[in-house]
Amino acid sequence: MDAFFAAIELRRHPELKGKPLVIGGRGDPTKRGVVSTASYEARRFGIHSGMPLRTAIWRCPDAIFLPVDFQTYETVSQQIKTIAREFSPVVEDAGIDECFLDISHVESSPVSFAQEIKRRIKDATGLSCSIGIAPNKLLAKIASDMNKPDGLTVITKKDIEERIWPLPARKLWGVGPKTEARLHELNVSTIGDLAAVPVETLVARFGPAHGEYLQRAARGIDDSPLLTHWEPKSMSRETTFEADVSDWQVLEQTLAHLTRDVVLRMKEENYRCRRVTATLRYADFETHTHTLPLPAATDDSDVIAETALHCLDFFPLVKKVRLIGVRLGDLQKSEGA
DNA sequence: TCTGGGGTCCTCTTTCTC
DNA sequence: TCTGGAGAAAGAGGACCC
Repeated sequence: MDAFFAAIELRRHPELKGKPLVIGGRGDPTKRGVVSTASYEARRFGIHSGMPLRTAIWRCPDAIFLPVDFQTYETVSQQIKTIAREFSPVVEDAGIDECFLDISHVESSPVSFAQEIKRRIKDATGLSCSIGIAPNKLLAKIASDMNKPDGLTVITKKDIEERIWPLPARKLWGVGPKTEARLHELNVSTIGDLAAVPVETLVARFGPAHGEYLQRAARGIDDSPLLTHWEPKSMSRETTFEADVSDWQVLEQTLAHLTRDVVLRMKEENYRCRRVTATLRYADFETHTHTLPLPAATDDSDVIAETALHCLDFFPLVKKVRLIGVRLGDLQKSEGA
């Protein structure tokens, strides 16, 4: 979907159309939070997702800030995925605003098929999307990004050298800021540069899994299947304090509250956990975790809360704390569920 | 002007077991 | 009984994604 959160907000606030719009946090750029989605107008000011709200308002003092309303976005997301499933029996959910469709069964032109999907989504939701058509997920993802917004791009194996290799390596799924910087040290800036690096070099630099992945990805090779179903492995809740905290009692109370919350969600979805991890992020952004195993899989709120609080004992309270969180891991489906 | 929240997977290190 | 090594398992941290 194109600027998904912003597009949904514009649907209910049409008077904001054409204005720089930023969705993020609680919608207050004087408070802690980051940009989830910036409208295309806001992007012209250099605002992008992940940027602190305070930076965003500094870049564009006239921007309109709105809070994230996940519930609404989730509802629209489900609506779009339902439409996607009318077009293909094999759909992989890839986050709130993306999915992969296996259309190898389609006999008509893939382009007119994609145009029909775009039309259906537009009619049902009023929102535009960008579609990439390619022999695999890796290339389809890159293609979908090539002509945003409202794009439709086809990439075949023959296009790899001419249209994929000139792109920055950062465009590859799995290449983030760190990998990009380390690739620069190898004089690699484009996907084509990466494709020319011997696999041994990449393995030595990035480890066997990532090294071999990068080599294959740069050549457009990806045989990963579409995943139509998966079970969650962990669930978590965390919160950043508006001001850094040094009061141990506040930390304990917050952690207890977050734990109750996430255990409730886990129980609703019929899981039990076998591990509890507490996270503490200090004022200097240094982040530590401590994990404790449970004697048996459980969804007992008291047992889990006690364990989470016990994790806290392993952190020295030497610096102020900006974030605290809890993660329930090793999830197993409850019996009879 | 500081850096959200929800996840997954990988690597490195330590610990356990045989 | 001690020691060393191999391999598995588990924890911590980091990178990445939306």
